[in-house]
Amino acid sequence: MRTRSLIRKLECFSALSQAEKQWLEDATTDVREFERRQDIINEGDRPDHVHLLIEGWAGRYKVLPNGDRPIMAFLIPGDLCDVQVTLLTAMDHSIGALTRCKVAFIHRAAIGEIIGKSERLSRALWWATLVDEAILREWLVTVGHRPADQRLGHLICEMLLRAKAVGLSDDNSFELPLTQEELGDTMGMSTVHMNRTMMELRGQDLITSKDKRVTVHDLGRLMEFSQFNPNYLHQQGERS
Amino acid sequence: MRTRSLIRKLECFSALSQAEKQWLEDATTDVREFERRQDIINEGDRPDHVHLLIEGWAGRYKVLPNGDRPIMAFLIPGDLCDVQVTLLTAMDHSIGALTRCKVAFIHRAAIGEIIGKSERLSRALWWATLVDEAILREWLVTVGHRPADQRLGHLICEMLLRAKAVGLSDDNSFELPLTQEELGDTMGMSTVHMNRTMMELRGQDLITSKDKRVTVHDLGRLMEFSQFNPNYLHQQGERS
DNA sequence: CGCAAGATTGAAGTACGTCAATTCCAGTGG
DNA sequence: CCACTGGAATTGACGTACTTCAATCTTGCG
Repeated sequence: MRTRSLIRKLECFSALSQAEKQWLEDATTDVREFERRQDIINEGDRPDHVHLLIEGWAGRYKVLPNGDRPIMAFLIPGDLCDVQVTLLTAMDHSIGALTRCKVAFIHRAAIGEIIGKSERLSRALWWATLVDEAILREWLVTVGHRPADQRLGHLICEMLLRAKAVGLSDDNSFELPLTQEELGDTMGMSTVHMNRTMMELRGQDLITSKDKRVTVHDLGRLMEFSQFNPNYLHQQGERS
Repeated sequence: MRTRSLIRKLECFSALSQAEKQWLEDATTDVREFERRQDIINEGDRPDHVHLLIEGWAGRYKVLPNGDRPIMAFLIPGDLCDVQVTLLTAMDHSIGALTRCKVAFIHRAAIGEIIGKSERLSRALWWATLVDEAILREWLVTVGHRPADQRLGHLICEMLLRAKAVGLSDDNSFELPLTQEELGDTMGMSTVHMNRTMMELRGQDLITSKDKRVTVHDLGRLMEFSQFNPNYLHQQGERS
């Protein structure tokens, strides 16, 4: 079931019919694997299909003249990578695999077909892109206005909830398969400082992390510590 | 002509027919004024119309527990404020007038009608939201990974191009009707440092600013200085 | 003229970055 | 089974780009 995560996520918004689920599944024919650090799409590309992440983590990133590689978004199973290219001239950033990934390719035409067939699916897919945008706004706030410890705590809260939404969290723990360098590139801080911040959260007994798995001891406390308000994830279903 | 700016912007993407322009114009019946600092929409609201900015500047913002008011986006004439609420349960942020503003209200149903009538308009409107998202990504990069002087320079480059796209720029100058405090809230820096940074750009002879009007002496040089690459604004028309 | 908002300046503190080791650890080959 | 390796995590010392606080100056405006 290649679209299990996607469907699970979309159903946070609105229940889907059996037929609608099947249409999604049928659209994902071609599946490919990517190695860690391999690019899924590059800045400047104009792919004629959309990528659906099935397994693993990927990230949107740009490369700056000084060599920095800021990461602007994390993509986890169930996330569509590039609906935007359907309309934009070319990718303005790259998407790279942060772990070994399994990715389904959906042809542009197939997306168009689905949208034509189901108003509800169309709305659900658009909802997902709006949530991505809301996440981006929250990251902008975080990077610009919160101290390092809250930045990391906030990110952990968000990824725990997002992982939970697609069935990838084990109660209060989830896999965060990233290096501290990648986390630093994401939150706009140096690797060294990310390390010290991580150790501080552990020292405050807010989290445990071992073998790329993070356990949140008390989500309420971490949320409070990080000033995390989950409203921007819009996980409470469709507007009635 | 209430939709002049919007149409001008959309036509960066794709030419519109006379009928399509008229549909847009007809959809904007109700027009209201907002004072500087007045809120246009608040976090938690569920408006049943979309706001189109006709005159003035507005900003998306959140309020943090410590009183900070990070600004996450600037809205200028031609920008739609909240297409997202069409689908999301409630606003996850507020939109406030940064200057006295003129705002047209478009009922949700009218947007739906237009989208139904014209595939091209529907694509153009979606394109505009994708560009907004691309801007958000670039801001995230800027705030997280560029030093203060480049941050400000980058913002000025962007706003010059955006103003130009809707006919609000006079060659190499445009109106930037914001206080240094607001600019600081936007770029994640203190008012004092924003002031010093502004003076540095002036000292380097990159810009002049007087009476809220910024003049860019040599756009190429400022772009280079700020590592500004305009590709993310996607102003080169539709994918062929 | 007088006021208040905004811009500017100075001095002092700090959260962060940089550089350079060192330690840890999973994987690999012998 | 163990030594070897390279990537990642951790640590220490030091530098700096920024913040904060508190004036002061400027300017539009009633």
